[in-house]
Amino acid sequence: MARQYTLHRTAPAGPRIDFAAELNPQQLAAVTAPPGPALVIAGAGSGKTRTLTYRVAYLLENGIRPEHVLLLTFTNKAAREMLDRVAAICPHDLAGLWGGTFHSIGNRILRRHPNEAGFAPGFSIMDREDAEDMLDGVVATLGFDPKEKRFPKGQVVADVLSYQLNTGRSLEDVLLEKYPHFFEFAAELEQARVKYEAKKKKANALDFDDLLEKTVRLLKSNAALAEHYQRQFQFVLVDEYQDTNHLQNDFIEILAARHHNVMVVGDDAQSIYSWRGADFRNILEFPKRHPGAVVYKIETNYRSVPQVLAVANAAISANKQQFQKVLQAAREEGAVKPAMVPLPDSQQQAQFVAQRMLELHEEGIALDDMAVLYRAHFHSMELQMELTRRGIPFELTSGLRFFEQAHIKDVGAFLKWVVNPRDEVAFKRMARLLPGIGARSADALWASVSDALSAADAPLLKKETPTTVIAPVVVAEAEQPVSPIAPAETPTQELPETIANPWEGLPAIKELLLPLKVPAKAKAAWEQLVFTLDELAPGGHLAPPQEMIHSVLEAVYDDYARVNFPNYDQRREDLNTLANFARQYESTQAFLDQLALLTSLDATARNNEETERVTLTSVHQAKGLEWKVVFVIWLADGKFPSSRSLESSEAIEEERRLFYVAVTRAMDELYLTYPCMSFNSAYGDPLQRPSRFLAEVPKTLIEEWEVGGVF
DNA sequence: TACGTGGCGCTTTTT
DNA sequence: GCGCCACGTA
Repeated sequence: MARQYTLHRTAPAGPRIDFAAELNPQQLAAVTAPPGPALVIAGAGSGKTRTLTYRVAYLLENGIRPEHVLLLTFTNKAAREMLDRVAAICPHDLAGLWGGTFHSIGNRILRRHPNEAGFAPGFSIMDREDAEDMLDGVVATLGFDPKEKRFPKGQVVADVLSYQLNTGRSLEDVLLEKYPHFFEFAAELEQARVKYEAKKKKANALDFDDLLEKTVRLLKSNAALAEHYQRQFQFVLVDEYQDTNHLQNDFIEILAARHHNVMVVGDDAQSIYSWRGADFRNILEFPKRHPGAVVYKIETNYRSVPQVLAVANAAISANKQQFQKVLQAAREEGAVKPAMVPLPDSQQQAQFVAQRMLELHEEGIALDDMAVLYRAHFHSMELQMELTRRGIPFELTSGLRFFEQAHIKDVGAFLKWVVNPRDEVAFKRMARLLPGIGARSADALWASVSDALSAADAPLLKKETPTTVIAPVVVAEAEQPVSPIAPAETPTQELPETIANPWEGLPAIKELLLPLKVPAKAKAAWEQLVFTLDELAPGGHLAPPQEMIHSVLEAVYDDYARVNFPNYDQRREDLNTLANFARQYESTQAFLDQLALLTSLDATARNNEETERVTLTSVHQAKGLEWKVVFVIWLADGKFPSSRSLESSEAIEEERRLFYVAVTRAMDELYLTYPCMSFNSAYGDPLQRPSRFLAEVPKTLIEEWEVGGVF
């Protein structure tokens, strides 16, 4: 008799998640919500991330394929964290799931359809600085006599245009509100916008806003593509919905237009990005825009002790515009009340924080569990010095980000140009590094290069550029629903990214660049540069990114850095880190995308050392994080709230939400400090008044400390 | 092109 | 009190 043998499925079903046991009833309701629009109002520390994570897991457990789920977040970190957590609780392969920031998802879509979006494959992404550079160039062509009129610089122009786009308002409106003194230039700014668009197109470059706007525009104008993505994304989930702006909301709405299975999660009380165009009316009016939307409220706070929560609730209650909700503490009473600590000046404020941290560390609290929060990066300066003096290790998250530093961007420019030879900003940046070549020579060189490229392009443009062919849409819906919550739907076909060789049809690098006239002084360096570039793309074939970085460093940039940077060692180390980071990318294109869209190297890539350290962070960047002990410093009127917010009540309300975010980061202990005098700014009154937000908290909820002693 | 000087304006938050 | 910018000079 034949031996019986059974083959098992390779992927075991795994333990099914017991949702009811893992979640509280409010969370469970949201996680197991039926299809349809849903608004989840999740208070601070109530398990918002947990809810979203389990929601994704729930969808997968119910047979939704990962590629039919779109998860939108504001930061890469949040996206990765959530996907990691989903992976940890359920056994599905998440590779196909679309999770990421609005910008990265926009980028992903545009990379698949560059031609349809009006760009060529291999387009560059410009960060804010690149955009400002380009706009400076645009402003220069507007023909203003700088002596006659003061026309806004690229920085301001970028700000106006971006704000306008993100809020969907008129240029006049935006000018009146933000820059009334530039109102007279409305016509010229409009002209600048048109020229900027043309220039970006010519450079085959997109700025941050384009990643959203061009995607929305593509989907609005191309019904077949829109339908493809709308079919694909059966479930759209949005994190931090209170911070979406008009454009991002359009982005969500158009992708969710078919299934209306859009679950947005947020907390209106934590909306802190209006200066970037965020409009928390998006969240307030979600139910109106989506008839039949179900609202889920999650109000149990697991993070903070009741004493901290009481301060938070009291602080936010002064705001008029909000969904009424009161956070309920799940935790037991803590040991201490939040402290309010006035100090004579900012030096002593720093000393107090440092000393208190050491004491707490003695008591057994890890440095990792402590953080100092402030309104603005420069508020951390004295503290940085004090911590350094005392040898307390710290990690700083505010300030200049890793990828925005000059040396990183310099090296990146080489790669960018080789990948996209039309990239004007990258080319000029690279050229200006050479001794003897400044802005003028760089302009002249670019003019020649640009002409040569256009000449080569001309025949190319006539050729029909290939556009992505998508399968004809199947109109008939599938007969059987996949699961109780899955809508009947035909599977969609994944569209590939459009990849092209940027040098196809163009003259070889040497041929293109060597004949150009450069100042005599720069001749040798120029030749060196050309040979290096040729090495990055030998025969027009792109080398892997980390090889490119090494070539650039060895041939050109290491020498440059030695001569030009007093802190050469530090910068060289950064560049090695960059090269190391590049190793995980095969394609330079993908690497450069990350370079543009990532704000910082995460702990994984950079801080390999396991050293314990305290965290110094702006309140904005602390959103979503928590620590056992939190110090909020510079709680003085004019600092926090910032003096710029004092004119309008709406701005004050946003500052108050910011204060609320700060307070709700604390799990066990909270210290609210302010200096009574400030000497480092001769600007304004050195006398500091305590923040109005402190006055709004009933005295009974906090303990006032009187700090004495010899400083 | 690179560097020095004097005047001015005024501080945020960032995908 | 400082950094940035515009301008003038080698």
